[in-house]
Amino acid sequence: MNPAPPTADATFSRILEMPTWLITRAYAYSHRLLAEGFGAAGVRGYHFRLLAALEEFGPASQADLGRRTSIDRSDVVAALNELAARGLIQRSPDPDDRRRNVITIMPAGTKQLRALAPILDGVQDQLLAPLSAAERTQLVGLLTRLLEHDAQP
Amino acid sequence: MNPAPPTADATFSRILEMPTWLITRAYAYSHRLLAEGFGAAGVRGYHFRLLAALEEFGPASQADLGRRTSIDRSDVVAALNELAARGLIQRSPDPDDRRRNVITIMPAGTKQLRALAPILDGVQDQLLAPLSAAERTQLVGLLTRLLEHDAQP
DNA sequence: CTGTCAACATTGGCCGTCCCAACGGTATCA
DNA sequence: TGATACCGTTGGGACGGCCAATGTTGACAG
Repeated sequence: MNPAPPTADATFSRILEMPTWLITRAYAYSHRLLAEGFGAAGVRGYHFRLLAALEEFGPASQADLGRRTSIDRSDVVAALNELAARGLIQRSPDPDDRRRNVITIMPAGTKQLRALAPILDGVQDQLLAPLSAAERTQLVGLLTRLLEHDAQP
Repeated sequence: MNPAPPTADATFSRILEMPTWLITRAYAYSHRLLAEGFGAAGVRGYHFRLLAALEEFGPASQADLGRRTSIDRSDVVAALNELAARGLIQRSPDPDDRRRNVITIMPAGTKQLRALAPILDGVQDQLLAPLSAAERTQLVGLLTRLLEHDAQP
């Protein structure tokens, strides 16, 4: 006859199994590891993303870079300023379209990237330590499919 | 005899398959969905985490809440202030240990939580939309194991 | 009993990621 | 030619995460 007792009558909050919770925690973990690795090099995520995109796809406009790296245009500006100040990239007006800048990675940028690569690999390894090779592939596959579904402007 | 050509000679940067990259993107996606759901209720992640922890484990000290929700003690203070101002929780000194406060969820807090639950479920569904039920379980399992390995203070 | 050490709540501050609105300049195309 | 879309840039804000320092209180060893 008594109403539900005040203690733990709800089974609804299985937060520990909520994917959004797990992803949030995994990101925090991953970000902590990355910050540690990047920090030593005086670099942060945006810098690496931009350099890596330049390395992978060649010179590009800032808008293109932003799309490829999922960085907002305005943040691309700031990050590129910092990279340019260190001589890691070069900004030059696009002769074919005077709205655009052409961003080119400089030798120092490539060098920075190569210095970062092993650090990054180490972070991946540490993050995925508990998983077998097959499971790592699984995880990558599942996350990739999640993101394909993300309809971003 | 020529050195490596300047164009795309590097296969090292498979950023698109880097788990840290995928997790970063997945978090951004998830965070966007959550912000949308929470925003309508004038709540953010910290609020929900704290309320859910209170609902699930009963009254607790602020330090305990922080540990359970992975929120820094100092941020717990601020978030609880906001929750208390809305009458969703109650703060009272612990008679058994005068260093501690005992935080109790109020009926309005439980109500808020119940209002949030379906929204949260919807977010999980949207996020996991591309995955089958089995794959969702897989993903949850893999991420859970990753996090067990995270040695946090 | 006393001194040391640990835990607690709180304040104040910082950084990194993400997102938005608005601006002037430029290209595109009807 | 005029409307529309894109570009780089500026400025601002929200949010999550983290750290250092302070004063109070508890626990525990000597």
